[in-house]
Amino acid sequence: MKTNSGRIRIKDIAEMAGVSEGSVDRILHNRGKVSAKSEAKIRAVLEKINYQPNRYASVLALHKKYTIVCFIPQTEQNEYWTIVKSGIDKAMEEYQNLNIQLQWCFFNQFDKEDYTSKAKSIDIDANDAFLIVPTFEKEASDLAQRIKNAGKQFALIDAQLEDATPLCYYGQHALQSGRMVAELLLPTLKKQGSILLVRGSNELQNLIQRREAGFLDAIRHLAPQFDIETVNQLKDLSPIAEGLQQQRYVACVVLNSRAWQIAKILHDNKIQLPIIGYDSIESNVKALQQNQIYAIIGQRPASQGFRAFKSLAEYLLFNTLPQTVNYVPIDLLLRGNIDYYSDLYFG
Amino acid sequence: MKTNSGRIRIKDIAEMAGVSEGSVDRILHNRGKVSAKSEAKIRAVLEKINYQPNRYASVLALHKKYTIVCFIPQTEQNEYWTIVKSGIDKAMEEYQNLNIQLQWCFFNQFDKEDYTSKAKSIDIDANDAFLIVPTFEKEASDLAQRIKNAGKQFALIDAQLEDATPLCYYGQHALQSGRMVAELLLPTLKKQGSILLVRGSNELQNLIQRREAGFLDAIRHLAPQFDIETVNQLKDLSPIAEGLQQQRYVACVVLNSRAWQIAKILHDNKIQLPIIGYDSIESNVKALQQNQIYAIIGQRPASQGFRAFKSLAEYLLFNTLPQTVNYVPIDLLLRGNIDYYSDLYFG
DNA sequence: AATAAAAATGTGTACGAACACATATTTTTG
DNA sequence: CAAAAATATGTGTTCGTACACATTTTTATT
Repeated sequence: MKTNSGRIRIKDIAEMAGVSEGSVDRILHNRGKVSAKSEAKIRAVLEKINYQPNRYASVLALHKKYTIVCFIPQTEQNEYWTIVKSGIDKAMEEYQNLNIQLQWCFFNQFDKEDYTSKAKSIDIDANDAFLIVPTFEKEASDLAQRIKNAGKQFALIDAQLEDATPLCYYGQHALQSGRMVAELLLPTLKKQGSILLVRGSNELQNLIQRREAGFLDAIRHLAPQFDIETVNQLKDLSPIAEGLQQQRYVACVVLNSRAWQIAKILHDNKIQLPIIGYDSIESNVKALQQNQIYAIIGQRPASQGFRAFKSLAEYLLFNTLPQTVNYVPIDLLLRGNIDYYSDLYFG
Repeated sequence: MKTNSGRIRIKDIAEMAGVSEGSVDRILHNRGKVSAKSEAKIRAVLEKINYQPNRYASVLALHKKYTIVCFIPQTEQNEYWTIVKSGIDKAMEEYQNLNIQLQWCFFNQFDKEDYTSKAKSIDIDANDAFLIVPTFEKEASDLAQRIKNAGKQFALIDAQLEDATPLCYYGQHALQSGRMVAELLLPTLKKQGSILLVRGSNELQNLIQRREAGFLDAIRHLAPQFDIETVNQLKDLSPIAEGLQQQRYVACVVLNSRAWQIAKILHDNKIQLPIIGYDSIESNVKALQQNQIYAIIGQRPASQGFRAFKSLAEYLLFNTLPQTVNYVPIDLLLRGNIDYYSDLYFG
């Protein structure tokens, strides 16, 4: 009877319940038009057998097409968001055969106006689900609200969003990653001095703020004797000339993904300073390999994109609900393990 | 014509080449019985269209059943191999619907005789592919040879095997991981002394040897001033009593997954010593959280099992060839990132 | 050249789920 | 209580691939 290695099919359920396949199908999909009596019989069977539909057959028979819009920062080659994008592309590959379509919408991550207008241009009704990077909080909330009002779902990556109710979120625990930076840095510091903290320009972003909060918190608790000197930008040495002259810096922490730039400036001026930065983008990796950066914190960008997209696709196709909050690991990259690191581990 | 969002089906290829679906199918599967003329026409079409079969339809129509034997160490709850096993189980889930079956074969990792006899008991002909942990080199080679002689494929995880030609290998670069331990340890050492190196009992294993070689190599180059004292076993303090009395130890490195045991012994005797060990098994994680271990090197055991199994399944179902050598990342786990670590990131 | 044998080619069915549509049963209504 | 309407139920087709089998064409043999 059961042809497929003992797996139970709709046909089998129908037989067990003494009804037709159609009725079982209607119950499974809540499509109504089943008498209370039949429903009871079917549900009784379902309760004891734990039916797992054959997803292959399911996908094949499903004619409906879904479009997922991915709203992420536009990106140059080898930058952070390129990696996120590659993760989404990779996930898309798995669904290329059927039913899922991908629609990109890119915004300028340094331009709030652009974010707003691009967000507005997204046609909620014409699409089915949304993968969103909430770079600008207020504007992202508006978008989230519009999606919810249309009764549709969205996934968040990179940063969370207050009061929003996404289908799922994938990102790093930014506060803890900041603490981690401190934990990693402290054992390497042999003498007293100041730690130079670079926020990067134009960073009002939540994520960066939380990293900073975590770092400051950890230093305050673990090694309050260190001073922290914060700069927002570091295109040349002028903002830190005085500190350099006094030789008071013992380390440098860069909270965005452009540690390689800081490393270059310092290196070009023959200043030795352990630097810790974020994100294993190519330039950072190179700087790490060349010993211009001491450590990188990784946050699995490809994995974030991959998993968020996949969650949306699975939701659309099979109504599967993912875990809501998903923190990615805080990866620690030093010279010794950078060559074998990859966050493209999708099996 | 092309119903499925523009994707090209066998039917379309047949039409383009002016032959029947059956002939296209025979070419795609190298099943012969196609004239040279037809073959040429079909291949011409295939060359320019990059045909990607619909895997869902493919799997659904495939009636052949395959069995994959997984030959791994037997394991207690929460030990290392339990995690590997969970990765394999996870991969199996994806194929549960169709065609792939999983057959376990467990061996005692501390008993070569057992490995030999269990390996012999595997019926090569009755199964289709094999996932193998080559704990004992010579014996594993024999098994690999038997499999190859039968014209079948196997995947290796954990350690590589000289002269064997597996379909794929997943594991850590053990030598480099040993170097990594040194790189991680050195900045934390404030004073001179000896480093205690624990091999663990009964470890003739290749993997452990390579870790040790990497570690020694790195120390020799980076900090030759440190002495290394090696012990094979450490059930109590007696083997290191003298060193302790002289307070010459500055750190402890444990090359197997039982760092938590060493940590416990030292902690129970109120000896403070930074310990670095391998593998994020529960006991080690706990010891790390309780500050009894300084760092853990992770090697993504679940990912190894998952990916190796999946590679075999994909090979059997679709003839897909995976990359042959796959090094997993060398994960660095400290107190600050252990809570967010997971190697079960399968999307 | 006729026939047998071999090779090539085309067709039909199955896989399991989804869903449209035809048929059967119950309920409502005059 | 019959006819109409509403609801319930069952059946058949579809998705794209795999593969068995029937049919046609080519090649070999006498």
